[in-house]
This record gives sequence, structure tokens and C-alpha cells, in this order.
Amino acid sequence: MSVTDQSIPVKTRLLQSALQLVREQGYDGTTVDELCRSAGVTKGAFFHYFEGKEALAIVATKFWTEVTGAAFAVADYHKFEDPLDRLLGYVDFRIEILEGRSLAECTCFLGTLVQEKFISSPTIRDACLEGIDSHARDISKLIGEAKMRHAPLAVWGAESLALHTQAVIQGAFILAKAKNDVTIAADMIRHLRRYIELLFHCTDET
Amino acid sequence: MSVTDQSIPVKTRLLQSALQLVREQGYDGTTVDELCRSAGVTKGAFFHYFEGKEALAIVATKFWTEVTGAAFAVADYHKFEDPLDRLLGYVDFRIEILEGRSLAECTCFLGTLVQEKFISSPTIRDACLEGIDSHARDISKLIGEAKMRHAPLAVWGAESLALHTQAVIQGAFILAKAKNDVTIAADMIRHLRRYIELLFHCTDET
DNA sequence: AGACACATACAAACCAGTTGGTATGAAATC
DNA sequence: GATTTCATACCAACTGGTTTGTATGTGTCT
Repeated sequence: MSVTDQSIPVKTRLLQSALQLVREQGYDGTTVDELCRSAGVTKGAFFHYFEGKEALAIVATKFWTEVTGAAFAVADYHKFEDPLDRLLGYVDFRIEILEGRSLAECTCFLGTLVQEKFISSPTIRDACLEGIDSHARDISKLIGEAKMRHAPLAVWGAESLALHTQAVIQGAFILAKAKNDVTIAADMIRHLRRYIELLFHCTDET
Repeated sequence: MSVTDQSIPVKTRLLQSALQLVREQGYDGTTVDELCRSAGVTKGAFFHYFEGKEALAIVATKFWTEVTGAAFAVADYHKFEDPLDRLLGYVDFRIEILEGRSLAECTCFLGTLVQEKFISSPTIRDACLEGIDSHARDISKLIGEAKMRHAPLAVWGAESLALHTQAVIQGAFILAKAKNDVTIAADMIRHLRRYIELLFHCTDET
């Protein structure tokens, strides 16, 4: 099921190509022509479905949020009864995702996009923020439940820790890109796992 | 002392403009013309000093590494006798740097650049890696000393933890950009601080 | 006079977006 | 039920502006 598969609608193919190419080359580094070539459509088709490049970026952030949201929704870690196990399961899942994938395949479209356009396009920035926040809210809920059961008096907030998990993951991707080595990202996320374990097991310290 | 200050050499002005503009707009989003305008020089001057845009980027990474390296070298946190205090002082210093600064002024040139060009320009990627690693080595040394004194048996490695500090900081910048709020980066780095404290104070758990 | 440090003008490629069209199918009209 | 009408989904060529880079000129210092 390549991205040029004729059975996939043109609009979807363009969005899939956008996710891939932007993660590989950045937003400004990806031309509309290239996007069309990758999706196997012409420029006419592109401008039929999207008002312009920026509009595509906005739609792509929503597309990304849906696709990844669905992947997390069906992931195994939800099966654990203890919310702390679910939280640690989530972190393990983030590590699993890295395995056997190229960097561009496992890094975050939103993080890549927002770093490049956070000033030059507030519209894109807001769209990225919504996607990131949407996922962070899910994680915050997980953390809140784990906190309620295991560390109700802890000083740190669930929301803040949820954002921290996302920060670590985003930062892990940057280091992995610099080192051209996905495994380094896993190492960084394992530190996050240890941090969470310490937060829940050394409550006297917080 | 603006970047167009006539007393600063043209080449330096171009490099300073590059650091600023790339952090604001990204590499591909910054044109050579814009760079020249910002530095108050003409295109002739630009191509007199640099072979091209990519060559400038390489030199800019070295410039960045020197400038920031010097800033960290003279920072206060080195005064502490206990290496753990120096390490925590470093983290606090990273938080201090954020205060009163705009996002583009306090984020990392290398992280921004490498995320955009890690595939399309291996040369730039390597230059960014060298800068990041150079700083990480300094932090790794700090951590190694702290570990030797306070947690010699800990399972985590100094180098890995040093990279993790950089990952957290880079990721903090991405979230801050998405939220358009520098203070969120400080929150993320405070989690890093707590992680380090826990690592050194709950050694039985590791 | 010759080297260096720039400035100005220009070229060649590139890129987002436009224009003007075709093919197809569905709905309205006769 | 045949025909016209119209909207949708695309396609290919083109345009105007931008971008990196070059070629050549000019002033200055030694």
C-alpha cells in the first residue's frame, strides 16, 4: 500500500505524502511540486483540494492527530488495570514505535512543523499546538489517575508531567536526528520512564 | 550594540544575523538577501566571506558553539565545590537564561537547524552534532564527577544522562514554541532538575 | 600598482499559485 | 429515455516573483 496506491483517494495521498516529506525535509524544504510527484498527482489536483501550501499544512496537522490518535487509542497499554502500569505502558509503547523504523518514519510531524513555522505562521503554530495538546490531554488523564491512586499528595501536577513526557519525546527526536541514530531516542525515553518510576516510588522526596 | 553596528566585522555581523534569523524562521525560511539586509551588508559581501548558504551554516554552527561555550564557561555554577551542586546549578542556569528573553533569543540554533536539515544536508547535520556533543561532553564531565562522589554504583551512565539533559532542553523549546510561551520551557527543565535530584537521592531505587 | 573588501547588476533556476482546459457522472429538463 | 446542464475531479502549461549564486566594477589601504 504505497502512497501512490490508486485505491487511496487523491486528497489522502497528498496528506500522507505531506506527513512523510515534511518529516524528512521540513516544511519550507518540501515543494508543492515534489509533494504532487510523491503522491502521483498533478498540481491541478493539489490546488483543487487545498487553497494553498499553508492550508494543506493545517489539514495535515488534523490528519496527523487523527491517525496517531487512533494508533494510541487501540494500543495495548490500555489493558492494564493499574493506571500507573498504563502510564509506563504508554512510555514503553513510545519506545516500541521506534523499533525498525527510520527517523523520518517515527518522528513527530507536529514537532518538526512547529519548530520551523512558530513565528512565520501563527495559523500553523496553533494547529500544531492543538494536536500536541490533544495528545497531552490523554496522557494527562492517565497520569492523573495514576497519581490519584499512588501519589495523591505529590507536589507535581499531572498536566505539567504530561507536557514533560512530550518534551522528552520531542527532544529525543532532535538528538536522534543529530546523531542519525534512532536508538538514542529510546535511551532518552528510558530516562523518562525512570523519572516516572522515581516520582511514584520516592514520594517522600517530592 | 545592534547586529548592524559598524564596529563589528562584516563576517561576524552575518553570523550573528544567521543565528537570529534561523532561530526565528528556520534555515530554508531564511534567504541570503534577508540575511544581508539584517546584517546591513550587500550580497557581494556575503559571497566574499562564504562560499554559499550551506557553508555559512557550517561556520555558524562553530560560531554558535564558541559563543555559547564561552557563556557557559564563565557561568556562576562552576563556583560550587560539590559537583552535584554544579550540575544542579547548570540546570538552574538553563532556566535563568530563559527569563526575559523571547523564544527566538533563548532557543538552540543547532536544534533548530538539525531538525530541518538532518537528511537533506549531512554536512550540516554533522556540524550540529559536533556542537551538541561538545556541550554534552562538558555536562557529562559534570555528571561523572557528581556520580563519582554521590552515586558511584548507580546503573545509569553519565554520558547518557548528559544527552538526556540536552533532549529535555530541546524538547522544552519545541513545546514553548508551540505554546508561544517561554515559561513552559522552564517548567519542563524543572522536571529535569527533579529527575536529577531523585537520581542522586533515591539511589536505592536505581 | 596590486591586493583586499566590498558594491551593483545580472543570470539561471526554482517555486507557489493561475489559467484554461478535459473527462465523468449526476441531476434537471424536454 | 434522451438530452442538456452543471458540478466535481482532475490535468498540463504557464506566469510572476523569488532565490541562490556570478560577473564585474569601485574604492581603499599598503
